[in-house]
Amino acid sequence: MSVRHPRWKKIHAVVRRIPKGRVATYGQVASLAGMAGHARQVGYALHALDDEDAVPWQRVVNARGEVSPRSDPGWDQIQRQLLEREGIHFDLRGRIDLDRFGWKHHARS
DNA sequence: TTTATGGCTGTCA
DNA sequence: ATGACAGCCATAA
Repeated sequence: MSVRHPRWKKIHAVVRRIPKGRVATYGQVASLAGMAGHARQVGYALHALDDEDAVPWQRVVNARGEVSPRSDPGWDQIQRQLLEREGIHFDLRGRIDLDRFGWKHHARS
């Protein structure tokens, strides 16, 4: 309760409603947050979120379906472990099948 | 106020 | 399929 109307808070809310066992892309989160096209800010927002926000930032991946190489090396592995622990499967290249684990409003087959 | 950064995305070779 | 370049814009100093 310090800032006034940060867009990040909206982003945190969107990320927070990502279902477990599902991943969303930065672009998708941005779109749901009302900032379609500002995917970059989404990643930055997740980088600056508070630990008490309980935001499953790990469920947010880039458009390629893989974790992004953030500033602090090592967290990319942690993110991968967290996702695997939620039931998300990575391929041999460390990529996720967005067609299956991607958070979509419209299930298929 | 301006400047610099950045967990991205889309297009081109 | 991957690798490289430019663009967009919010937040922090």
